[in-house]
Amino acid sequence: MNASRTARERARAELTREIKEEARRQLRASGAQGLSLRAVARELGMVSSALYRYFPSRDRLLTELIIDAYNVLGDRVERAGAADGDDFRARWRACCAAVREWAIANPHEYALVYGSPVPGYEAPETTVGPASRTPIALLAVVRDASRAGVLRVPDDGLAPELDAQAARTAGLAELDVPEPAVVRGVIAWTQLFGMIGFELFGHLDGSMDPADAFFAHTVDLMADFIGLPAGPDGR
Amino acid sequence: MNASRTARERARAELTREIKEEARRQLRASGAQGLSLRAVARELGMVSSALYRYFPSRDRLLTELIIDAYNVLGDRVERAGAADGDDFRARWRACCAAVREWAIANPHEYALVYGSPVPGYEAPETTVGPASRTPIALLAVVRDASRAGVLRVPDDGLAPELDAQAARTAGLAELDVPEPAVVRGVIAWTQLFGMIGFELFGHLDGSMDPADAFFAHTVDLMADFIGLPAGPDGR
DNA sequence: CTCTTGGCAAGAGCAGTGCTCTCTATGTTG
DNA sequence: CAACATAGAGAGCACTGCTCTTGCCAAGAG
Repeated sequence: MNASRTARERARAELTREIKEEARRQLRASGAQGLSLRAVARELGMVSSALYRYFPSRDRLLTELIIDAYNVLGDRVERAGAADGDDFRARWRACCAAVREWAIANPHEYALVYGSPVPGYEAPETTVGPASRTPIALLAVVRDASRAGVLRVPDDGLAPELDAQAARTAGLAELDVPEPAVVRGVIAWTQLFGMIGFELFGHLDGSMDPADAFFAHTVDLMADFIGLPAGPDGR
Repeated sequence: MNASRTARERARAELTREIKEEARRQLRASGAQGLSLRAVARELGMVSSALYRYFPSRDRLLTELIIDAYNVLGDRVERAGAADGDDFRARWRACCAAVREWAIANPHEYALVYGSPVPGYEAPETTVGPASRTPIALLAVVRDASRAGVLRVPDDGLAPELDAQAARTAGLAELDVPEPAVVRGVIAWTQLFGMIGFELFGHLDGSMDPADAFFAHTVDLMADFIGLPAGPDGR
């Protein structure tokens, strides 16, 4: 990448970045619903129609923010999962905690990517890569435990269709892991996001709220569920 | 209830009902975002300002729809859980299937109640009753299995804080069930909705999609997880 | 060093939104 | 019947996403 493009191109790149920054600010402040192109333009001292030189529609701007959110979360979870090389339970805990911490710190961005899809908005192909980074990072813990020979593989019988889907999923994540373990990993993945979504959207109010203890306990039970061994401290 | 109120009152009740019906129709067609007071009014042959005689704001209309959705789902799950008196696993399966079927049949209503909350919208107290019917119906299966003495109670150690929360939750649902079983029930609840939400919002595309086999398998594993006995057919 | 091209911002405008206010017609009640 | 409460209509406000036209100005071509 040569940074010495023409003045026009540099200005364009700069402004594109600034628009996204301001949009993210508004998103964080008031959610996807509250993201207004006119308000973004106003804040940047330009007129709304000028924004359309940079983003063809509000949905495309949102798509950019969605991709960024997926990537930020993916980054965090990947980094969390990379530490503690052979303590697989600690890695699992760290990944789950990374997801929750990001979600709590950025509830509107969480809602944007994992909440209800925006009206008539169809996620383009470009989001699936960034979106799969997090589940892949979670399943990587299972894979590494399996490779290390310490994964307690469940003997669940799978229907042929489900077995095929598990094999396909394993292929995506380059998992050399028995299908039943893959399925349990996916279940734990849905559990994790179900729990975090419920916490964030208030469905746990009155029962498991605040959810810290519940979360920690559940993460460990899910580690058992997918067959991860206890950590070196025996827990 | 005397049905012979004044003509005005009957007309008012009638119109209130029609407004909600039309609103629900638009909600189903195009989601909460696409619900427009003006469009509802137009469809009913009245002017938008007239709607404000019946609902003080769009949010209040949405609240009504939310409560209705919770109640419809609660109804279905309660009825599903009432059948098959002593086959607790079958009851569990029926409850879970009821949730999923309703969700798939009414994705926009599902998104309205379990997806991202609408911007700045704060769920009023009146929603919590209807909202808790579904989790209570799910936990009732656990309770009945426990009362019948067939619940395999887990020996999970709970942190004091979590134990207290579990006891409080049990109180809400009038559950005479050991705290660890309550916690596992709540976990299964979050798993169920996490899985259904992921299926509905497309996060399972490319892995466990179509999700029928995955769903059935997961529901059974979760039944194991909460300690329900196998059904009379041994599975 | 001109001249043409093309990217760019601005402004006006369209069709729509939630919501408020005023005014008039009509049903209800003392 | 008269007094009152209520329902609907209409105009209007401040906003939205988006389109189209106009004019400016930098960049490359001859």
